[in-house]
Amino acid sequence: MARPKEFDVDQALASAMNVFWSNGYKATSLGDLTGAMGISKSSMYETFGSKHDLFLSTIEHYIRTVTTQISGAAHIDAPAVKVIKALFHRAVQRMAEPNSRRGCYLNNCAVEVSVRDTEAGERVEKGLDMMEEAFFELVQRGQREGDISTRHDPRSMARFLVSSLNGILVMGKAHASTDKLNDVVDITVNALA
Amino acid sequence: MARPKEFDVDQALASAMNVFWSNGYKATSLGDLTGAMGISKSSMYETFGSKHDLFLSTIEHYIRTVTTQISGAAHIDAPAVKVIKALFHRAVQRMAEPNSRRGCYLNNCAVEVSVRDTEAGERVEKGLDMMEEAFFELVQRGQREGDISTRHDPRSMARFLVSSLNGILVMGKAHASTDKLNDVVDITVNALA
DNA sequence: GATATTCTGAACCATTCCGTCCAGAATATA
DNA sequence: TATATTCTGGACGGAATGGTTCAGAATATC
Repeated sequence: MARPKEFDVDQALASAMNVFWSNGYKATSLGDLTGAMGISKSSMYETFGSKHDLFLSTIEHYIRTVTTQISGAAHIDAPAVKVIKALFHRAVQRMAEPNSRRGCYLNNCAVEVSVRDTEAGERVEKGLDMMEEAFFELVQRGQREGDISTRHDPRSMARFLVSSLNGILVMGKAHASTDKLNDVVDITVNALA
Repeated sequence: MARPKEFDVDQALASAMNVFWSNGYKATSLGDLTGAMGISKSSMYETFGSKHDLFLSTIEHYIRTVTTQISGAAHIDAPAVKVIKALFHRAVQRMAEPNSRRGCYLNNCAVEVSVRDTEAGERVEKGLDMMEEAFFELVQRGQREGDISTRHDPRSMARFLVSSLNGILVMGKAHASTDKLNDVVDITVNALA
């Protein structure tokens, strides 16, 4: 009878994602990965394939676990504009936490690899589309609730929010303070009215 | 009598910058650099120091040549809000050009290296501060001209513009079409009113 | 105890990498 | 022609890299 798999595949995947998220794809070594995942190189290759395959899996993992939180937030029972504001402030807040100034993983991947790595680019695009979908639902609800202007179509406004959130997180990586980022959040949300 | 330096240092620096801008810091090899710069490895090390030193010089070069264009734009004799709109649309337009979907070099550096590379981070921050300064002047002028609302202070609005522009360019790297990016530009500029 | 599978640490491999050094060529001036 | 500097291509070194393979240990079940 076979020895059952001993490590939690999903947990190892989450650990790998965290390392890629902090260091970037190219700057992450196999040693970084196995150290963070707590498994040997053989097991890693056996389970996940190549470094690049593992990388692609981490993007999918991020979409399954983090991006769906934004999708989930779209259904929070509160005024849509308040949900949007809370999402943005929360993202800024996380940038201020120790060892957490990583921004959005999809953001990072978009900048570092999307142009040259088509496979990664497809996954990143899918994730950003999910974010847009979540914001789209929130904007529509906000427009029904009368808090969000109907001057612009909700699809464009959703893209505006995805873009703005990404921009804010990039600013955060470039050392902008939380106060400054929150100022930008306020103007962004104000733009919806 | 000594042999005069034969290659244009500034042009070589510009070539190096373009390679780092397209590939990213880590994914750019010495071979990539010497090939693009058209000089030998010895000459490169003699003139620019290490690969990392060269990298830092390219960020400074970008600030001197590209970021100052935005500063220059602040003094264009046209309504400020139109200058801002033109800057944004021009940036989006460049994303659509072949082999040009590189986004903003400061953006890319902020995401890839700023958190871990303090020296690069300082330079990136300086460059983004210059962009903010340019937008600050434009917003102030726009407020005087009556086209930009005085509801928000111009410093925050300037940061909002830097952040928004960066977010739009990240979206562009993640395959968003020019039409979609221009929609976001329109909402962004509309937010100034 | 036997069987079957997983996991480990490390050897191994080929390649790539950054950076230094060097002999000789190239160039400009006196 | 002599001198001094720059430039080249490549050798070299040490390190790091991604990936493969393997003997043996560990584990679970029969």
